[in-house]
Amino acid sequence: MVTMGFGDISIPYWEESGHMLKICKVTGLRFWTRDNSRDTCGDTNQDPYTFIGNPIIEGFDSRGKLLKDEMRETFLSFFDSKGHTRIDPYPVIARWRDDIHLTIASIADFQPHVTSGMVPPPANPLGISQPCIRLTDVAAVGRSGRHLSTFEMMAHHAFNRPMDGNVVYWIDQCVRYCDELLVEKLGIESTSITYVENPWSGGGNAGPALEVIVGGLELATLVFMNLEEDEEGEITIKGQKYSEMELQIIDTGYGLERFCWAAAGTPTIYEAIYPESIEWLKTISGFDSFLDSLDLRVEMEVLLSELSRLAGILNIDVGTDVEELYRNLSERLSDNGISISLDDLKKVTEPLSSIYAIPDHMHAICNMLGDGLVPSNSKAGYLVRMLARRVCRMKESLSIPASLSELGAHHIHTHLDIDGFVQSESGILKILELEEARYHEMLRKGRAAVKTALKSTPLDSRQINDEILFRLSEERGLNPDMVVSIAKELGWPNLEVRVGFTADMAARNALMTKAASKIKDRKEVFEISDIEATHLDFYEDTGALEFQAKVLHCIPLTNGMISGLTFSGEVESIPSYAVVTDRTLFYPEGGGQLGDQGWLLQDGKELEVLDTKAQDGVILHFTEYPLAPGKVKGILDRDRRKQLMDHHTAVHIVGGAARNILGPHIWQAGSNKGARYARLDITHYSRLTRQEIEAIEDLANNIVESNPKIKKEVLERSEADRKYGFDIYQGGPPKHNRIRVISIGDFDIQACGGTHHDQVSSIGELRILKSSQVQDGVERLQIVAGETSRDHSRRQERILSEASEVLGVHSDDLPKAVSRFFEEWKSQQKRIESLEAEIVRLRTTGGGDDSVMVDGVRYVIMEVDGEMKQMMTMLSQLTRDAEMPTLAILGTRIGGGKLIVACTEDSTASDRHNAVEILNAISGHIGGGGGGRPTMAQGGGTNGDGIPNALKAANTFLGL
RNA sequence: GGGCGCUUAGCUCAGCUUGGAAGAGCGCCUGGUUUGCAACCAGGCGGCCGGGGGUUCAAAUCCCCCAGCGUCCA
Repeated sequence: MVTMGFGDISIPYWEESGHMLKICKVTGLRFWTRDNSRDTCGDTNQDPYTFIGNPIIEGFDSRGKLLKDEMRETFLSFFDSKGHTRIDPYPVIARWRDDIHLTIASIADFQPHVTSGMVPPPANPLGISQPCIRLTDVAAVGRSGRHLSTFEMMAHHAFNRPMDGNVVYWIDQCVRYCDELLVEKLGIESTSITYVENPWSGGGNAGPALEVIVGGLELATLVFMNLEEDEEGEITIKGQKYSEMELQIIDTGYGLERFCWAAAGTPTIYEAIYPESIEWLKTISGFDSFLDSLDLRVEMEVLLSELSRLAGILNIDVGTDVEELYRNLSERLSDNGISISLDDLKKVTEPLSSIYAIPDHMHAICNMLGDGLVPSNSKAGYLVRMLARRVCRMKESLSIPASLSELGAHHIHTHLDIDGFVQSESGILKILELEEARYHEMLRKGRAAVKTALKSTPLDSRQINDEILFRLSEERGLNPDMVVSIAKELGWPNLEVRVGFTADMAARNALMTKAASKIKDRKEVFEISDIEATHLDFYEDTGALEFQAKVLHCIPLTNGMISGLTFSGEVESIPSYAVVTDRTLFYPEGGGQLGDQGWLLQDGKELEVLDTKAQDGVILHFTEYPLAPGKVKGILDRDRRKQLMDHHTAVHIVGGAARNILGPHIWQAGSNKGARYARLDITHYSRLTRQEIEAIEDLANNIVESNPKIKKEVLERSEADRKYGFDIYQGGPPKHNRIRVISIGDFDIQACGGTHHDQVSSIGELRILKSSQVQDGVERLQIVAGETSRDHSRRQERILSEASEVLGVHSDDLPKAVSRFFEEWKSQQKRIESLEAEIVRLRTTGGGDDSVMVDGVRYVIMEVDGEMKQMMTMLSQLTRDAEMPTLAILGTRIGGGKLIVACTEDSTASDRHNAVEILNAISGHIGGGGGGRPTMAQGGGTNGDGIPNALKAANTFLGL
């Protein structure tokens, strides 16, 4: 264990306030306390909760939302009074980051742009209460009594630059604030507080930290972030090298819900913050009458309090074996004088843990959906779906007679301020309805899958093969418990989930994730660290088409470079050189807009620019031939540029129109703007109807007609955030401190680096050609605008008129005519088949040349005129009649020659002959082979004209 | 972002491991039997086996590509 920093940091407050340094006898950690007799740090398995039934924070009588509101206000106003600026919370969906989906801590609001020093903080110092969602311990929610998937992290942050002499406050002052809040403001007994030194690291940063523990509960963590990951750093923590940061950050986290719990003293944290929901769920699930029916001789309140104390200090991790936990709990309960059978304990805690977990999950779900998130099968959308499905399962096991959306409505009315949400209440409830329907659909399909998967499992089995369980879980979304309960209904009454299986599955997932993470690691294609950034002229005048510049470099492309670059389908041929100039009008591929094309002129030579890309501010013009250093003239492909701008501006307009028509959850999930067409991916919870697409198209065209001004401004990151919020980052997390914002009237405002018209009307018109689904919850709109829009209409008309000419009908009648022709074609196929069968019947039943009777077996050897499929039909006619034992040998010259030999099954014909032997004896004549079963063999070859000889050979072979 | 699975009759799904005649249940049609039910019996109609390529004498089945849908992990 590496100790960090604290030994040599002077904190005068410890001495002033009478704290003493001790070493915890359980964990070995250093901690500070005012209690002379204390020998544990407060957060060990020897420190049970002391506040249950005996609140350690006084003066808070309320519960639930009101308690949270009061506690939050107490905290924030305390830090107001200490000179901190109060900041509004950020969304729970961390769209400004590309490394995490959810806001997991208050400091996440400021990573990476503020913590890296690139962007100044919105205020300094600041106070905030940030709603957070963490799903790593979701399995423990409801069981441990203290775990939550969603919570508010109250925090005071300060950002110091000691090298510039700019220090707001550091460790000593931070501890003073914290201690004053706890002791003076909240009335916590000063001797019950311990400050444990426990260095923190995560997300590329590290620093000394203090855990603030009261009554066995960690209420807050004070992190003093002063290190960052650095290969050449001198400080090593857990094998990772760190060096001192320029920016040193006070990163604190006070768990709002834990403060509420400590003030309420309820058996579990859930009863402190969601009491109304818990009561309601107990009522509608019939939990209380169920308890009475158990006839336990234990006071429920006592049992719960004791359970919470014990479960709180038992370690519950993902994949923990639940059986093992129960045995442990039961033993420890009896040690504490509570006797309850393992079976009864389970019967009580299983439903109860669900009753506790549901409000927590609903809180997270409503917050996520409220932020405009759309459920999906990947990324953040998957996380909300997973939570929704957990609630559905728990709801089912409790037999709660309420829909997911009713639970949502109850939760919103009881625990949330809908005004703070982007999404409307009806929008959230609609999504919840759809999610529950999807869940039931999955279950329905799952039943069939379980039945098939268990086909070879004996009905009296006690266990299911591990591989079957893994696969059902991964492919069908059925966890082992669900599989077992479905299997029991289907007739496998003795099945159980193998003890330890859940842990094995978690381990297997971890292994797969580890293997997958090794693969990624992309490198930059060009080594250009010593090349100066190109001066960008294209923003100044988007209409400019020609420029003078100097060629600085001409880099020959290696095969490695070319495979590292991906060129769009609009690049005509593979380039051989990358030309770098001092300035350019060529817009590089970026933000979904494809690169410009055009020409570079030098000494009378004209070079085509095939594509333009950028790396680290250096613009690379891709050409087939080299250029010499020196003067060069650049000319843009005017039509292409105009088309790219038409498409890019159109994408913004369609995005705004879609949001207007479909709702606030519409978010850009990706886009692509080329010269031929543009694509816009939007988040939406169901497939788009033709009507919806047309409504969006109409609105978008109305916007084009109304011709609003397009405003282009460049703002500091913090100013852009303040002025327009996070909705402007439709194209992804911002990467620079200076943000270019494009506003199309009030219809659409977003951060964008692309080239746009000054006037919307320059587009002319736009069309949404079609929508397709990219992944669940994401719809892709294909858009054409300006010239391509007209091109597209013309092309459609040409296809239509050509097709209707072929059929000789008017284009309006085309669908009807096509379907009539298709129907007729099908029925004629049928007719041909039955006629051919009829021909065979006529040729063989009359006792003519084609069939011979020998000893009660009919022999039919003939060449027919038809495909393999038709021969099969004839064969059925001949050999399917058990009354007429037949050996049939049919041949056709079509397709290089085919032969079929078959005899009536279970008849004298099949007793006497082996089809495979006969086939092998004659297939040589058509130059091929074949095989099959003794009663049916088929083969073919390349010499169709050998059929007569083959059939003759068959006659000879059979001695006919 | 990384996996995995599915797509077969109007509907729900078998068949694919190991290539050789396209299957079941429900529904529909015809006839019978009953007429008191979501009744019973016999027969029948209904398939570009998601699309495209490949291997093979032969592909629903094996291989590759694409599409749609689903699901797990991050």
